[in-house]
Amino acid sequence: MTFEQIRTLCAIVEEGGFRPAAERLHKSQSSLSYAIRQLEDEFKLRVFSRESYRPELTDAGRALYERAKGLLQNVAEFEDLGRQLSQGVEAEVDLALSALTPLPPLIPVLREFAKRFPHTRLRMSVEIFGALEKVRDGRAQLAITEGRDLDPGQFEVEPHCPIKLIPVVAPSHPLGRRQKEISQSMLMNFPHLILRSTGSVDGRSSAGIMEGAFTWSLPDFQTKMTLLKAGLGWGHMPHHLVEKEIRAKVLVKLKVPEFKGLEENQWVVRRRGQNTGLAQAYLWRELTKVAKRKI
Amino acid sequence: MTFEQIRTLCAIVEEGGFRPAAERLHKSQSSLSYAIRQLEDEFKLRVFSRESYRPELTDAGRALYERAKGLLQNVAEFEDLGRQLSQGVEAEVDLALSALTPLPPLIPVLREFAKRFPHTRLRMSVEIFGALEKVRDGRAQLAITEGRDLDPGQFEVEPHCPIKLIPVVAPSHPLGRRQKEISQSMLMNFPHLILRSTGSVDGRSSAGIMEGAFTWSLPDFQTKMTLLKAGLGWGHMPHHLVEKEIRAKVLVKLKVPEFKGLEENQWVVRRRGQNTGLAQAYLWRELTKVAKRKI
DNA sequence: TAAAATGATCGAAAAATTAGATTATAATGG
DNA sequence: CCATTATAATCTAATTTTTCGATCATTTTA
Repeated sequence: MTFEQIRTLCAIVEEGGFRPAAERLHKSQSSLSYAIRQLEDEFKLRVFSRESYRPELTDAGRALYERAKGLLQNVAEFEDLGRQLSQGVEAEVDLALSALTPLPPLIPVLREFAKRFPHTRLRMSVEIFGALEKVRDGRAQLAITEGRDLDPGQFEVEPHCPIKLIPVVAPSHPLGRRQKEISQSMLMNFPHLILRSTGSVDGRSSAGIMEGAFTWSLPDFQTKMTLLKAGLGWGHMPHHLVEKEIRAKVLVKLKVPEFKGLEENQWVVRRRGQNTGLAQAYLWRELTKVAKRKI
Repeated sequence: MTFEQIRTLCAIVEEGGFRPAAERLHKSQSSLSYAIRQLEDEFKLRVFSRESYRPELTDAGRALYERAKGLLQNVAEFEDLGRQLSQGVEAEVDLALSALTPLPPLIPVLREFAKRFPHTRLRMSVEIFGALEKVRDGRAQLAITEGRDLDPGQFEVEPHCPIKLIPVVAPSHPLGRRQKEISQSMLMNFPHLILRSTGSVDGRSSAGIMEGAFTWSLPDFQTKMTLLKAGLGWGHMPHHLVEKEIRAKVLVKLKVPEFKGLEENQWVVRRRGQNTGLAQAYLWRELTKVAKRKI
């Protein structure tokens, strides 16, 4: 059984005859006749009834045709995939995000990406100080991440929206009840909640936040938020994740002069000197656009 | 692009090399080499990396392979369908049931049928005095239906379980409160709920139940049951559909001597002189067995 | 280091598909 | 009703595609 036979079957059914189908397939009528005969001989059944002038599907033929349509669809998808790949669309793209990165602005980009590159699997990961490393050693092609002093020879970098970092604590916490300014040394008396890095570099040096006497290191902001709300310690949170909580007074800002206006810059990053596929190139272009819109 | 190329790709990936794949496909190694080259030339991409001794899938190759597997699966199903049809398994079978027919005993048969004939669409319909007619003029191949005086020259008939018909009414209905025997003429003073025939012959003559002064004709037993429960009239119901209701005293039997022991015989029926497909033959065999088990 | 194994390549042979001409039959239009 | 047109099957010859076996350059294995 060959693909041509299937294609022929469908063409004849849809065009209503051998001759118009032959035209559609740019073949001779006798070729189609031959193809159908092959199909019929192989399964030893009639696909078209030859009694009437026009060919009509037999019951068996109708059943085969219904399945054939789906098969053709699959073949078309396979060929589309082949074309995409040959044009330089990757089979998969890895995008590493920082845990700080706000997701909502990315959603329309991702939606459009899925539409344009239906054959490209987008693999996303959320990293804590580890995204850059993934790009460096090729485990991801693109990243959105905080970071300073990125080697411009190694990475290509575009600015993304900066993230305000806000020191917060539960109102029930001793620090939460304080009206006056708080010194850094005072903070050291209370558990400091920080995220555990997913890369090999940890985050203690990030943005000048010093590690205090005792810290708890947590796997993600979800967990951190829970413990903060429960009043188990203090820590920095990205502005967009605690807006609601601060308004609802579930969390309160810490008045620490040194932390005033603390911001973490973010960057869209890719490695230099990589041969860039079309999907990756598109995603890079759109991600950098998002940054410009948001700033 | 041909199915052979797809089959070749999958064989090579799964066997881990051209030579063992050639063995599996009963072809020469150079044939496979040729097939893969064709595939690569068509899409202008490499499917296998030729750097190392063993062929390894490229990224593109891996993506194609994943889709190819599904495609092959569909091809296998198509061929299976072809084989089934050529062996005389029908693409579809129509089974007409009477509204009286209890469904639960049929379920295991239907389940097994679906397993044995996955390519045969079973089209079931529930008819009210219309099932036999469907078989007669070819709109169904099989039926389970009540009926007497079936022409044995026209139909092949096997007995199915007889259905007890029970005259019932709601306890709130005037007839429901009566302790003494009820005469047929008394019944005529109250609305008689009957089913509207789906065939051209209506059911008034069935089983000797006379049509009274005024009747309401209803589309199905579901509806009839609702109106009976609501006390809008009286009517016959198959025993298996009202057991629960009678036990719960939601409905009560009418004590009408003429209706005592009223039973409707049922038959599994097919038309004589039809060339019988395998699926239909199987279903006939199993349905007649069910009847014997239940009687 | 020798032997075995692998996949690419080439040329010849085999198999398949294709086109074109012809024919029988059915539909169509006056 | 008849001539015309259209349709699909069939046959033959040409063409294209596929297959095979042998050989080669590499790589692995023992």
